Amino acid sequence: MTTDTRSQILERNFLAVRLHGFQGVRADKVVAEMGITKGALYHYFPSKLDLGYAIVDEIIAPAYTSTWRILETIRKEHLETLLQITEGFKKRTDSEQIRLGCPLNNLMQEMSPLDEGFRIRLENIVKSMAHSIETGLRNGQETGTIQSGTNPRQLAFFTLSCIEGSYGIAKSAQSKEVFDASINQLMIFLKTLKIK
Amino acid sequence: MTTDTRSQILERNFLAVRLHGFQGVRADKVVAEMGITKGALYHYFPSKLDLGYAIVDEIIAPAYTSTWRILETIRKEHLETLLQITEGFKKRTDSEQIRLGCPLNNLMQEMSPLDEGFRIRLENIVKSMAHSIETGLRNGQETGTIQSGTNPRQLAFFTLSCIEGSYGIAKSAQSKEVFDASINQLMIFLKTLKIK
DNA sequence: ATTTTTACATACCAATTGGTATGCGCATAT
DNA sequence: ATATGCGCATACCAATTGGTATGTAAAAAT
Repeated sequence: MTTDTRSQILERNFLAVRLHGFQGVRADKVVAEMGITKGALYHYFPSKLDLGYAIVDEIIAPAYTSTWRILETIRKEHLETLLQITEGFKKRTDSEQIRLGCPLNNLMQEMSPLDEGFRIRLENIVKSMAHSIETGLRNGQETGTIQSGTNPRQLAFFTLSCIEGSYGIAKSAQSKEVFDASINQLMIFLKTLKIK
Repeated sequence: MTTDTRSQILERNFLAVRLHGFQGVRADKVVAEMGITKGALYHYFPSKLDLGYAIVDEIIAPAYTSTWRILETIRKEHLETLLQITEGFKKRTDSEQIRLGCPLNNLMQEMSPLDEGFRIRLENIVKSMAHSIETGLRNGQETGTIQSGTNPRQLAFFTLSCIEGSYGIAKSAQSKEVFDASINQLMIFLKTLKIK
């Protein structure tokens, strides 16, 4: 089926980007391992850059924004939900993922200064996540369950910085323990924001 | 002078790595802009990889480890010093550096999974910084000025995660404001560790 | 039934890559 | 004074890069 080949190309190259970075990916070799050739690759994607954009738009962005979006819709337990999402990172991150790092973080570091198309896309993902967290925190403040003295926007960026930074530090150390330690400390901090 | 050429090659390529990532650097083009040729480059460095290692060993590592080392030697005001160092990141980071990101973070994300020589070197830098922070925090606890309920090692990795993560998030957003917000929040948190 | 389009395969290519082999003037050692 | 080594320049190279031009069998449209 047509969709199948295209989405397989996307998936395989997404994996390759995690392994080698975008610049390090040899897209024709990746598809060769699927048993197809460059012809198919350039049939679906005009260029390597467009392939990269598609990976961000169709794989990375949906996965990341959906993780946090629930914070915008709930009417109570905003902080508890934020903590659950944060804890979720520990559960769903195994040592292999620590080794490869966070796909979003990887691409931001590598591609943001190199290509504006990448940068805008990645920035929008971060903005979307930050907006969800900020909204959740603000709603929590308004329902009187989160301390009002803190700045929701600042806290949102701080939370994301901690999580992405934890991936980064743990990646160099190749240590899930380091990752968990850092996430735990973040959770300890977030709990101090709770009222009652 | 001989030392001059070599260290100029290092400096220029360090800049190029910040701009393009290690894989994106064309070392011969970089030295061409200095007015010299590949001959000089490969006279001083056996390969591009060795050039990369030298950049880490001779430029990045000393700069980073020296920033935190003072925490291991002081006898009082450990938390205040930690806060000063943290605040120092805001002062010495301008918007251009935000755009390019933290050199250590950049290289960790790009090269850690690709090359073990890079990974070990970068890991050792992080270890060294974490050790300095951990020692400072522990000594602060022992002198009774930092809360004893917290885990110094965990806090050390957390602090580094926040700082590196702040660079990463701010880099994608190309926003010094985002960087400052995240660092400010870290400082607010660190201040809660103070006794009296 | 014929045309058109889709979904790839094959073959080719210019440019670039990291790297080498060699040359050569100058300083230093002997 | 001559030999040796240092500090580079020049010229060359195989391999790889992202990409294109062309072909073609099967499906879809007319």
